[in-house]
Amino acid sequence: MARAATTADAFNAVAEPRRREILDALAQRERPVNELVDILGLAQPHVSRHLRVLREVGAVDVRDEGRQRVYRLNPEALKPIHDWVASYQHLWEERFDLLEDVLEDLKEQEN
Amino acid sequence: MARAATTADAFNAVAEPRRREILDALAQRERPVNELVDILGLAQPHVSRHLRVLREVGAVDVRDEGRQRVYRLNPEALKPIHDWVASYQHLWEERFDLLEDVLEDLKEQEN
DNA sequence: CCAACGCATATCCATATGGGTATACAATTC
DNA sequence: GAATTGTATACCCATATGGATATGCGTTGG
Repeated sequence: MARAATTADAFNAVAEPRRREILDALAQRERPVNELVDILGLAQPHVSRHLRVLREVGAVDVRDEGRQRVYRLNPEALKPIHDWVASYQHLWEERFDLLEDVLEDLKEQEN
Repeated sequence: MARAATTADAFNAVAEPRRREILDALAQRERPVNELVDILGLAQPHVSRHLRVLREVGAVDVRDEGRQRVYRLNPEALKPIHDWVASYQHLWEERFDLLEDVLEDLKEQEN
């Protein structure tokens, strides 16, 4: 088997930096394709393809508005990712606390 | 250009479900390769390759112990992912609140 | 010291990605 | 209705993924 499709799930879709940029731009407000083209500095076909991937994993919705297609963020699609990493958060925070303890000890030894 | 390397960053490394499984297993405790092979039910070479990817993005550390190689989770590597998705969390929570408001209104209209 | 063990690496293959570029198509404007 | 605008799609290509399998290599046990 080859690598999982980018459309397999949100994890794969979001692994591409350009697609994260798109989501970041849409987090501010909904936008037509051309606006995203300007923001990303990519060719329009590429942006359309990235948007297709994001659509397929449900990370964005589209709406026709005259001859424009307005894309809007669908944040819930990112929840699975958040849920997964969040379970690791306490682990690095614990480590950080440990480090703080060590530094505290060193400080006391100085005095 | 082709797709970004899986070793490009944590986002790409973690897009592969098997690698998330490995991290999940290491979140409990450090483990030698064979233990991960048993847990994942994958061939040993594949596990070793996945571990290599995780090493390259700094998500795991290795330690030689006799003829075993013990892998340990390095949770900080996941922080960038957490930071990125966390900034979206309030967006889906807001939507959820809105939904709750609507349901509340509907309930009142019933009475 | 030789066999068995634990793991990493090399090679082969099918797949599809993402960039480039050309083009199709629908909506609008003149 | 012809020209223009806004997007999507099709095609070509280089790349490297992930699975399969064989093999190399250091460590330990008999």
